Amino acid sequence: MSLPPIDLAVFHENGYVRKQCRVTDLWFWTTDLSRDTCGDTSEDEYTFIGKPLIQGYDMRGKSLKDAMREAFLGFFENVGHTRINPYPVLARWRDDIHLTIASIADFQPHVTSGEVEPPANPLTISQPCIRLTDVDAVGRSGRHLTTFEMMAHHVFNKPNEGKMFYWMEECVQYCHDMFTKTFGIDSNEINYVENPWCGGGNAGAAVEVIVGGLELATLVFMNLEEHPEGNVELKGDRYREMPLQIIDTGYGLERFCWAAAGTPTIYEAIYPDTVAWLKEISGFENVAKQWPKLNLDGVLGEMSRLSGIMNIEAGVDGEKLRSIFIDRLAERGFELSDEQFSSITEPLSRIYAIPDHLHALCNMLGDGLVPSNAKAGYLARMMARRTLRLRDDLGLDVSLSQLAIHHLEVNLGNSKMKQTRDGLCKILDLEEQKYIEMLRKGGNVILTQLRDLDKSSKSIDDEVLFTLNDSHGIAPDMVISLAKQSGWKSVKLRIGFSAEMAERHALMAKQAAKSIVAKKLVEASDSLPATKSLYYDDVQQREFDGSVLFCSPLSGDDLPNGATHGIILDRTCFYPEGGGQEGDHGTLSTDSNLRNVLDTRTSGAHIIHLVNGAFEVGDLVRGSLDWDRRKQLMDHHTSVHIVGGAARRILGPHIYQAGANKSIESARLDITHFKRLSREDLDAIESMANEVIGQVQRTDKSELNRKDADKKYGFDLYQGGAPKGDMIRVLRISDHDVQACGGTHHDEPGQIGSIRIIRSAAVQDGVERLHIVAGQAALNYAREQDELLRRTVDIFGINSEDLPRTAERFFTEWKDQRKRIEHLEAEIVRIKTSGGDDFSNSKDGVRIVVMESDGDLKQMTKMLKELTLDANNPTLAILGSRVGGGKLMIATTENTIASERYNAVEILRKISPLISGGGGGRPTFAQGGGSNPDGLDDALAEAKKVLEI
RNA sequence: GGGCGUUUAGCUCAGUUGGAAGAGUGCUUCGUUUGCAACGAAGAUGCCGGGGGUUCAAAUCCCCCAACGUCCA
Repeated sequence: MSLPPIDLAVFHENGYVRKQCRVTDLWFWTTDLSRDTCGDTSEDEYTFIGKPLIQGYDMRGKSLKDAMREAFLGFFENVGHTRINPYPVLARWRDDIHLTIASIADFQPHVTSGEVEPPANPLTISQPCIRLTDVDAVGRSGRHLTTFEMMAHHVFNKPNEGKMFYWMEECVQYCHDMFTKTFGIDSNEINYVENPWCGGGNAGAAVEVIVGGLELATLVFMNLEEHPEGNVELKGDRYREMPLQIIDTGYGLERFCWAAAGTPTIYEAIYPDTVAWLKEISGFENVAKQWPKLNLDGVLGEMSRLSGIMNIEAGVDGEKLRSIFIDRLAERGFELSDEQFSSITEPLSRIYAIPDHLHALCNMLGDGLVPSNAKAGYLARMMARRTLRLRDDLGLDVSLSQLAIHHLEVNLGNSKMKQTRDGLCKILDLEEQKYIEMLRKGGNVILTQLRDLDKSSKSIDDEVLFTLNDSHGIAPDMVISLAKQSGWKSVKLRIGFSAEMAERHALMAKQAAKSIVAKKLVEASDSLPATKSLYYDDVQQREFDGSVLFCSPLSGDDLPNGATHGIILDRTCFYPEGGGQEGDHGTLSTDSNLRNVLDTRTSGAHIIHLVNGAFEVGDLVRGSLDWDRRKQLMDHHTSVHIVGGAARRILGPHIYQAGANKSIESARLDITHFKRLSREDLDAIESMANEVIGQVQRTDKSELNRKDADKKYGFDLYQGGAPKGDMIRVLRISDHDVQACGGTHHDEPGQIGSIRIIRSAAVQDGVERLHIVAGQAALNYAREQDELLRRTVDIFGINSEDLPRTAERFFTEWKDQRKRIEHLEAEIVRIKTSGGDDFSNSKDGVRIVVMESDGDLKQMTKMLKELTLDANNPTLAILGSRVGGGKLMIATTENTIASERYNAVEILRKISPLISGGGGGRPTFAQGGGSNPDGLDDALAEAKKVLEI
């Protein structure tokens, strides 16, 4: 069955009737008996442009947003909801998405799975969100944004546990009350559309709230999960009811503002000052003056009304869109030429997009994101580059950081950020430099790629455009404009090319999405009790007794040498590989058997000991840890936390752990930073880390509910990645570093002894990798370095202080001598070729030299050059050498009778078989070799025979 | 996480089907002229990113690695 109609008392009480939309076929509720479209179709125009639907909000921009937000949150607080502070736009509590794309994302996956209690229930929130999927449409459609605030009220019902707060009836009632009472919208303007929602394995009934042709809210009643035997069918998949029933709502704050302002576009409602400023400095005013007869305001108003019914999404063809727009405007009495339309809409769409892009950029960087060429950081770089591109297209003389400062002051009201304003500007200035560098390089690449293209060509090859975009970062339209500047006057971008490129990218992404599922180590039943981990109770424990619950041969590709069986015990103090810390080693033994534990890993709730032999289920075993190894791993793990904290203190709040690994030899810590680190930076971090070891007496380990942990420490807790489950282990090293971490750590940092940062390397743009050694490993490292130095110094027989100077001297001398050898070799060649002439004959005015040489290929080449260079002495030279299986080289003096009469390649082909080889080259210069040096004499003799001398 | 590109003189970059490592710029010296500078001549400068392989022969073809860049998820 499908979902039943949404038939609610609130509809009937307010005079709504249920009808089916003749355009979309969806059912909807309306008070207008004559209405036959749901309101959000290609036939429903925006009705609020110039006629605001929400009264009493005369302010614009940030103050309008603030007032709207407050009215919304206030309303829901009054009806029993708890207000929750917004989450960051960087979704660091999640490992499946980079950005917060909806308010419900705050509570996924743990709250929505029922594992973790929500921070309040029911709750209300206004969550800044970033969605980059429609970034192309921003500015052009009049309504698209990459960054918006999703206002919401959420309810998490568990009817089975008697926790049922409210469902559809109350939800829609609240929504209706808020629209009509708080915002004074005429209920005749509101349509409710039934449109079931599904996504990510869940589904449910949903209601879209359409006001004045604009979708202002979506109310989702998520109570279904995908299941093969489910009794509800939606869009081809089967679903069944689930124990947790969630109300997920989303109200677009910016759209509320737009409906209250009635401006031609949403951008004028929320970024009025920036739009005005950009219009001024880009000289947009002059556009209108070009055509005094044109009613610009009228055109713009009409265009925005049209935007409401035109589906301007990402990837839509610009050319096609333009002609449709011009036709539709003409129907409405606004005659515009192609040129007029372009010169109005192109700058305008850029002016609109800039504040939106800046909003995304400031939010992302404000949360501490560092731009990069991969992963989350790429999103920031992309937005920065798009903004720069828009700026350049408008010809604005402002830097990216100046734009950002304007945005911070005007549109963000200097709201609090994690990143400092200084840091933000530094990052953006660097981004601008990199952008300029990219353009410069790209310009060269374009010229190279187009070199063979005729100047009168009308198009550029598709493959060239793809390569320039994907590999060099130059978008197709930019290639075209650069090509025009460089002399290819008539090139044009093929219509539909951008859409095709987007399709191609989508296809590539689809192919890449095929993931490989790792093979399970052992097939242990889920009913087996979870292993009790002793290492959290006492991190110092080295021995324990346990009983074998499970034993089976191992499977998988990545097994340590010698490991044959996987053992699960009821309890263990072996730490399994996780959080970048390698698994423990040691032994498991009974009275009769002793097995080596070669690695320890997890599989679900079980800890698997990878051993070199079997045990019987029920055996009582004594486990004994390789303590030196564990101690070293702990030294490294705790050090990584300390170094991370020191790096953040010294480099800035954007320092975030991008990855870490702890082995016994060393540890690696990847941190996000926008610049390469100098040795001075590393020294400063290292010093602070060692101070912490000396000063902090004890580390503080606690186990907190996720809800409390989030509240107490915020999301910087999840440096090491998003942990699973309800309870979170938190390691706090004084106020130096706090992190969620399941690894094993020292109780006393002092036990580490010392920390050294060996070096740093760039993992990707924006991520630095620190190589760290601590404890015994630090000592070993120092000894190895000493040993290296000692051995090197022994070779030279000098004191270590003199090493750099001596090495430099040796290197320069070696270079000088190599050069001198070359000169001397050349001298030998000259002597050999100029003197005696024992080897040369003369035939019909051509000197013929046939001789054996003892040099290598390079030397022979030089000799030939000497012999055949002089045009006044036409020469045919044949050289042979026994080096490397025998070599033959033949050359003639170019452009002389020698080269006319003799073909070097032909002669070579005739004689090279005698040394069992082949060869080739140009008619005036041939070379070949063989595998029979003893045949050289025969080959040279044959040459003489062929030449008849 | 995946795809693609780049790596050659101090710098910016060419280098075709494997067959003699190049241009521009900068540098050194000399000359002409001189306000800056311009011009002429000569010259020096290369582990062709690293390692393996194929070949008589590799900057060039194949494999691995690295650095840098770039697009997409």
